[in-house]
Amino acid sequence: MEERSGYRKGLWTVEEDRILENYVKLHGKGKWNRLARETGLKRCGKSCRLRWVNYLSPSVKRGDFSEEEDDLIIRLHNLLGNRWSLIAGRVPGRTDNQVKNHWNTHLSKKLGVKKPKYKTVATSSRFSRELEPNFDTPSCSNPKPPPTCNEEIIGQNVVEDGASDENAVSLNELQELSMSDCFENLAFLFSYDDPNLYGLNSMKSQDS
DNA sequence: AATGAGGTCAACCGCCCAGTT
DNA sequence: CAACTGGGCGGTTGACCTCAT
Repeated sequence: MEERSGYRKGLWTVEEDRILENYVKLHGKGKWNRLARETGLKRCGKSCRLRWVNYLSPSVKRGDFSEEEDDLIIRLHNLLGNRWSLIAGRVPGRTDNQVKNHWNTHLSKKLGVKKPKYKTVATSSRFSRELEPNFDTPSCSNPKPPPTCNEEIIGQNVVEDGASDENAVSLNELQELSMSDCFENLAFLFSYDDPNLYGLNSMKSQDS
């Protein structure tokens, strides 16, 4: 289980978890490569970060996804496409990896989503970083609309030439979307204070 | 009881970007 | 300015589990 690089791979042991946890308690998150060096943990920094973020962090919620979470993820996925970190950011206690796995194993089947023939708009992580600051304040103190919203309409899936996918929008449709459409789609994302699971219920009523 | 198929999910990989030197 | 480093992202893999036969 040890690579030529000297790093271990595969599942984490209880002892490794303990070392990682202790280090984070003492020094805080970040500096993952330093963590690996200083603790003698035979894991690369990335692996340490992933383990913490997806498993050890106390903010991570374990267990089955609730109906509300499913519903929220489905709606967010409609708007954002496969931007799992953004979606996860709106689902309290869930990580991008959890959301991604849950989508791929449960929700995509539930919805009958085929393996996509589409590509997402603005798949780069750059987009996430541009958008993120506008999303992550629960009090919505910074409701500045994202840049280039039309172009990147929330990452909705775009049908490639000739492909058909009922969950996707065509490029033409995409180009016709106005800024106000964008904001409307995004509006619920700013309703973080909403006790009804971040605007989920209000969205439901809009739909019906 | 054995085993093969399918499902699940933790972890890895490759890429990208931002910050630092 | 280029090179390097650290961190984050989405896609993919593979070990493990469950269930049907």
